[in-house]
Parts: sequence; structure tokens; C-alpha cells
Amino acid sequence: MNSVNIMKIENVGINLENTFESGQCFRWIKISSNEYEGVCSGKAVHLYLEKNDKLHISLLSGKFSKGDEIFFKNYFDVNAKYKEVLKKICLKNDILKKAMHFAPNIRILRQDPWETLCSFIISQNNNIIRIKNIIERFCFFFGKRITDHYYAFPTYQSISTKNLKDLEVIRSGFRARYIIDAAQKIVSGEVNLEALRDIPTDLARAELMKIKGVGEKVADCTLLYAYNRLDVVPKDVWINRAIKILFSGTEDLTKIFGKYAGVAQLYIFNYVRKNPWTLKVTMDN
DNA sequence: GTCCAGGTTTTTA
DNA sequence: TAAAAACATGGA
Repeated sequence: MNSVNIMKIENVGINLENTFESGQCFRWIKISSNEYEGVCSGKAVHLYLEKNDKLHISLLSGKFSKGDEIFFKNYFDVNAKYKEVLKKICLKNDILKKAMHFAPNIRILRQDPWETLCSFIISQNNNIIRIKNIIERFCFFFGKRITDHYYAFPTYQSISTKNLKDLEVIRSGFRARYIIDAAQKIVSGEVNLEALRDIPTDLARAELMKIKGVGEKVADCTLLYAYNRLDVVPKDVWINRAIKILFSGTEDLTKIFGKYAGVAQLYIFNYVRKNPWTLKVTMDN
């Protein structure tokens, strides 16, 4: 892989489609069920997963540099070890069992904190199709161009100097001021995203919630999908409905799923969102 | 035309 | 303090 524009990682243990369409990320574009393209860490990337579980990563422009292999192994969390634990829990929990059977081998990615934070600010009171469209416009208008089709996620430095008028082109509605506030608090140092890696989850959540438009849900999505806090369970409308109907109101999924409750949450979120009928049976009552 | 979307802030009682 | 409304936008 030295000075070549393709790299291969064996035994990734990941299903690209189930992972990328699970709702944790918004920028990967499907070519086929085992082939995706997107922008990651400022690079335009093509992914292809062989049947033998070997992941091919190639760049659509430029070449790999030192550290990229470590970066991607970290991004895809190649050494994740929760699969067996969750499978064991499936023996006792039918909901998780169905969810993991419906869409197996979902991996919690380690995404960029700023991109994740911004994406989930945009996600509030919004639907996934429009979330993706807003993010793409955000990148197109404010991100660095990488290829004809692909633009990097804008930096917080560049966004910190923008105003509401500037952001009108992305049509993010009332969320624009939250995006700007996030960028400004990060640039000023009021919120230090790198420092959050080393502090307890509760403190990290409180730090993120200093930003306007960041409540518990957006903070928790950031903690789970960027900082890999696998026990954190973001509570959105779908999970709340699932808790109410499928788990008969059990307040706290960590009581059932323990330190990997966040991972279980993603499987269940994915399952109920793509099978809404599972929630409808008793909804009329 | 109405409803709702991986919520949060602001206003009202 | 808690509940309701407002917040932009667009797809279903």
C-alpha cells in the first residue's frame, strides 16, 4: 500500500450497507450493496468489500499517506469486540435478536467529532433525506473541493466567520445559528472537542450541551458516533417508541444491554425504522 | 392542504 | 416547573 492508491484490510467484520444506512452517518453513497463512495477525513474514498471479508479502500484522487491505514482501521473500528457479547444477549432478548438478524454486522464508526456534531445538529426535527441534502449543500458551498463530485466537510474555522445570510444557501432553517454557534465555540476554545476524548462521558456531554441547539440527544449521538462511547443511548422518537412498545416502558436500555447499549440501540433503531409495522400493532391503543 | 421528520429553545400558564 | 408552541424546510 505504500505510495499506491489502494489499501486492503482483512477481516473487517463489517457490513457496509447495514452500517452506512443505519442512520449514524450521512455522507456515504451507495454504488452497490458492497460498494460505497464518500468523503472521509478530507479524502474522496471508494470502498469495496470482498466476499471473503477483505475491504478494499482506494482514493479517487491523490495517494495515501503515512497513518492512513491506522486511520481507517480506527474509523471502521476493525478490532471491535462487542459482536459476541451482543449475540449472547440475543439469547435472552428477542428484539435485539430480530434486529441483528434483520441487518447484521453493523459497526459503530469513529467519525470526526465536528462533522458528527454538525450533522446531528442538522438532524433535529428533520428527516434523513433532507438531512443528507442539507449536509451535501453545506459541503458543496463551504467545503474544499476534492474531485468533481466530492467536497470535504467544511472546517469549523471557516464556518466560525460565516453569518446567517451566508448559510441561507444550505436551507437548514432555524438550525443555521446552531451550526455557527458550534463553530464559534470550538474556535474560541470554549468547547474543546479533542479534550472530550479523555474525560468522563457525563462531563463530555455537558461540554457539548454548552452549544446552542445541542440538547441531550444530539450530544449523545456525538458521544456514540464520534467518541465511541458505546454505552450511550441517544433517545430519539424511534427509540422512545421502541422503548414504550417493545420494551414495555423500560426506562433505561443500559439496564438490559449494559456497556454496549449504544450499539444495541443502533441495531434496534435501524430495525424499527425500516420495519415500522413492528411498532404499529399497539400504537392505536 | 396536512402531517411529520434521529429536537431544542422559547413562551406560556 | 411543566406543558405547549415556535422554529424552517420539504417530502410523503
